Amino acid sequence: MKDSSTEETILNAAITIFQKKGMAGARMQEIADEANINKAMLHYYFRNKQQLFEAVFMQAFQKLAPQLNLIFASGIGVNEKIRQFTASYIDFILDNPYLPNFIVQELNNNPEFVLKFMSHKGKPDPTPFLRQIEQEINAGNIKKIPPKQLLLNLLSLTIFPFVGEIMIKVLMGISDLEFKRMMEERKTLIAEQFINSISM
Amino acid sequence: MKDSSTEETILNAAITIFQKKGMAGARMQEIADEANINKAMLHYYFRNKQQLFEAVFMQAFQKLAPQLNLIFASGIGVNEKIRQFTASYIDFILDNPYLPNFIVQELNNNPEFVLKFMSHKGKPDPTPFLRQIEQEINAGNIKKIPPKQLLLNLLSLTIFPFVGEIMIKVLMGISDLEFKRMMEERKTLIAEQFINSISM
DNA sequence: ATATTTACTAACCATTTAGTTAAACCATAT
DNA sequence: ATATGGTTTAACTAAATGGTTAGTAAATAT
Repeated sequence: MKDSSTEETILNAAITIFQKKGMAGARMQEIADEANINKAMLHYYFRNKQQLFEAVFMQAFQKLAPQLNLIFASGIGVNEKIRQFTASYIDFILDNPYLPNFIVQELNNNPEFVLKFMSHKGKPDPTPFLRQIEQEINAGNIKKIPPKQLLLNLLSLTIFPFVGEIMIKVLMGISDLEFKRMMEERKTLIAEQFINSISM
Repeated sequence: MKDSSTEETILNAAITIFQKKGMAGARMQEIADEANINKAMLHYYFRNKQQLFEAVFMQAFQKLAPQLNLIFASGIGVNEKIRQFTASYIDFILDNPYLPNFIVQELNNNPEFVLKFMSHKGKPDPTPFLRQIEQEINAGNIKKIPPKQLLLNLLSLTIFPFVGEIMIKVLMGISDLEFKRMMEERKTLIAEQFINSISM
């Protein structure tokens, strides 16, 4: 409680509450309670709710961006890249289970803010990856699929299970533990199947 | 204003606002304004915000459920089923673009309510489909993949693009129109690729 | 005709909530 | 010890918001 700075304590509490309730659903008092501090401290360190939220969102986004660049950056072969990306992304989300949901949710509720925010901060650029796919297609190494569709498939297979976690658990009638087991299984399963589906 | 019943007018307004803002972000006054009625009418027809929300959520869910049963119900071959499901699901969402987001979001913010709700109303049951997959695997018609993973892949490829629409558009730098074109393209593309990836 | 129910409105109430203020606390420098 | 300045608290305010109420007009039943 005193080992970390108050500002950090607040930020962590805000992350917890914002991720669970979203910007609109989160209460400043609840964040203060979570941080075991007085509500006025929130305003002392982060002028208002919006700024506190932006700090949380920025941190979340900046944590996620490098993860995406892992697949966008070039230099390594497509197959190996897919293997690395899926495994490391799933690992990353298992450690930060709130991130995809939080970002998708606020992206939908607050597109204007997020877009402005995105143009300030650098957003990951998929063009190198798309170009790489195109080259592999032309070289006859992988099947002829629109590169953007291929990327979308890859993102879908990796990200959706976490965004829809609750829906999936309810629908399939599986426990928390079973879900985690499936995600572990996916770390290798997705890549192999995906590679297999695009190989000639 | 009088062509449709007031209750229906309210419900439609509530759908519009709740889908855009979510339960927490929606204001009763805003819903009343959208419906061009007095705020008290909302309470007259639907006792309180929670009940109005539940009516909206139930309607949304009951619209989506039959769509899922399209793939869960048995009787037709796996490949044809996949083709039918992906195409009709994408068509369905293009007509109801708010649905997946709304459901996923509220599922995350309100799990207790949704779970209670789900057990009351019948949720789609995937077991027939899972069993069908198992049989096809045993018969040597499709590759050996855990059936639940296969189902999860299928749902991911169809649903995620809509849940993450804004993120995808921003990330890939594509317009509304281009996004819609890609979704049209996906109606056949997903199925063929998916079938190809599981065929022996 | 009269009573009763239904649909509706304007004004109001109670509570919640973001944000403010003024005073206290506490470490460090003088 | 005392002043200084950053940090923290309790108490407060103003606005927003969900919900209520008293009353009205029109439709429906008696």
